[in-house]
Amino acid sequence: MVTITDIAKKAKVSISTVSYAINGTRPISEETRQRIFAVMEELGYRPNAMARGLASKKSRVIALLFPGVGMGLGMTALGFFSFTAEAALKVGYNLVLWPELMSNRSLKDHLKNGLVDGVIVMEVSIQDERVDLLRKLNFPFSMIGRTADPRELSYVDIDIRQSMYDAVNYLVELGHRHIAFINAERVPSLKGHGPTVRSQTAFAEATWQVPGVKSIIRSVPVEPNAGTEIVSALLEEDPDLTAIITHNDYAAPGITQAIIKLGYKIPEDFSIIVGPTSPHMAEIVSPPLTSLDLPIEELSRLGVRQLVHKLEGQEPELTQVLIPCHLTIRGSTGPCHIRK
Amino acid sequence: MVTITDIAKKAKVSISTVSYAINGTRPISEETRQRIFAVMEELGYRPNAMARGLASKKSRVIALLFPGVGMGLGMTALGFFSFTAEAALKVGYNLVLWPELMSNRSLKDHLKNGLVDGVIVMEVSIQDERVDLLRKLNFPFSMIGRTADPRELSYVDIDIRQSMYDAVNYLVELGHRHIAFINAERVPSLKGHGPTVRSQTAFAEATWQVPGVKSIIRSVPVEPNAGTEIVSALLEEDPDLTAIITHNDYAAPGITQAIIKLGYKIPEDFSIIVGPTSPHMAEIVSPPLTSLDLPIEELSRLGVRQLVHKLEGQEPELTQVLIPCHLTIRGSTGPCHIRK
DNA sequence: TTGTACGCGTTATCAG
DNA sequence: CTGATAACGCGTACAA
Repeated sequence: MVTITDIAKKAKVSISTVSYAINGTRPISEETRQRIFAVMEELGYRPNAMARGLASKKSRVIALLFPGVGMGLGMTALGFFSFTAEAALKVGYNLVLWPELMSNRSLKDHLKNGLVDGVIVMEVSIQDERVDLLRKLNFPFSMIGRTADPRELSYVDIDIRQSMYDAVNYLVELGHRHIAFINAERVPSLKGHGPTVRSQTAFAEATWQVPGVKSIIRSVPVEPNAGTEIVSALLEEDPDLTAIITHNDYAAPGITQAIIKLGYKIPEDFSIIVGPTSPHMAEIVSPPLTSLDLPIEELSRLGVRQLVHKLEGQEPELTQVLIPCHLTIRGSTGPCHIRK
Repeated sequence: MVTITDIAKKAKVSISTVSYAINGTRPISEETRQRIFAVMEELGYRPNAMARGLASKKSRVIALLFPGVGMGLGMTALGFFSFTAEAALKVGYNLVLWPELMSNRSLKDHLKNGLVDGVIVMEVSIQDERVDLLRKLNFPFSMIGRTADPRELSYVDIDIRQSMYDAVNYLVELGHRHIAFINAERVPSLKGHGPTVRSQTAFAEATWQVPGVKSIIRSVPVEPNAGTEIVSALLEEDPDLTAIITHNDYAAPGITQAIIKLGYKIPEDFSIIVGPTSPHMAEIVSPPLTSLDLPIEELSRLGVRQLVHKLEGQEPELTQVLIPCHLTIRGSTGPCHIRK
């Protein structure tokens, strides 16, 4: 292994000069700078991350905290992982993955061992233990999502309220007056999951605003088959139903199929919107579903940016960002035709 | 921050004794051991990862190397990320994500800075630059997948040959004799992608083995719509086609839909198998698709195990594991009925 | 069974 | 503009 000492010797300068040259922490004469970098290049020198971390008390590693898989995360999570890692690397940080299998105790241990400088919390719940712990420890973190009352916390999240309003409004403009919302029935560990709770509230508010709109709200498990039965049930309750918004990606194809099997045509007799979600699912279904698209890349990038700012920024700043989802019109929505 | 020195003082022993107690590297009297651990518990002490890494030259961090998103990785990648991270944590390692955005130069830098002890390579290509680099640097790594000639390399991979044989054989037993294979048309950066190349070869071999079987092989882009046109094209070429195996997850739903739209019934007139893939996609389609399921969790676990063994094991061992995919029968396959 | 002391490769302070 | 050198927190010979 080639160390900073090797560079110093070969460049005929002191260790500290090399260090300062690398970090640009203090002025170096152009001449010696050149010489130093030439030697570094020649010997293929790379500053040792551990030594740096120990001396500077900064590891330049951040962690992504997310619920274990198999609880209906789906494609969205994939995007978050990948984009967050890329965004982090671009600003000089490595991203480690911390699935929630970690007990609270284990999380605490990992937080205190100094491997990571800060964490990004994904899939934040209305009441979130992880957030409570991070605050208690005064550990740097940012959230993709937000808790119930994030007054003094920074976060980036989707503007679910605006998004739901957009979706409902779009349907209303198409003439729909009987609209159902099918939510995801979360496993216990995701109880209080922000988007799940807020999307429902937002839907309710959005429909209340419009006079003459009748709305129904239901939840079904995050499973492919979950959609099939709910449709008949909904139609029994309100035979005049003409539109469905579902926040349950996995159930969406089943819902679509169920509607078709009952003899309805999409979008002539029935309109469907899925979201917020990643477009993957929506594009695959037939017909392709109109969807509220999660701005995954942007959320990831901002989440990283916020955390890094907290780690490096001079003055702490409170940034609370809400990004609306884009409503992508596909083949599953159309003007409302009253059925006889 | 509470350091090992604090523990030593409060427990009235030397630093080294504490260190040895923690690592179990040498016998400690039960009495002092108890005392030390009590103090550690009391002060909430956690050994500093950076200091440990520097002193021991082992970071207990491993990296997962994968192609950037948006190149048709899909749900499978999500599983790999999550399961690999979990498996790593269980054996005391942190997993960092290294998307391929890293240039070869950048990868080299990251390898040499000592942050990670070893890497797991995902989505291995027949000729893989990353593998070449790792070998050249003599850097510890394991592969999920394998190169063309991995003679002296350890790996875990799916037994695609067996899997394809299973799928073809199953169709043949159902009476099918005209079978098409629709592969994924990879983006340049995934040229030579192991599973893509091997699945096709395996399909060809499997069909050649059976007398009287006519096979067609095609590739379409990894897109939802890619499936729609290929079906008519295939039927034009061979009107007696009754079965399709596709290794293109994203195209599978479209293929299914196209067949149905042409007036065929599934599985009465047509059988479809998708895979190797994660079951998610297969379950969502209507009808649910019979699929070859990737043993994602097992591959992840074994990948981690192999790497960790290489990092900690006494004698190096060459383990080459091939795991067959499970053929899950769903509603998209059935006995062949000759169409008139 | 325990203690001493050196080294790991950097950063950063204090002097020039 | 540049050099010494003391930390950083822990692992591990070497001694006792």
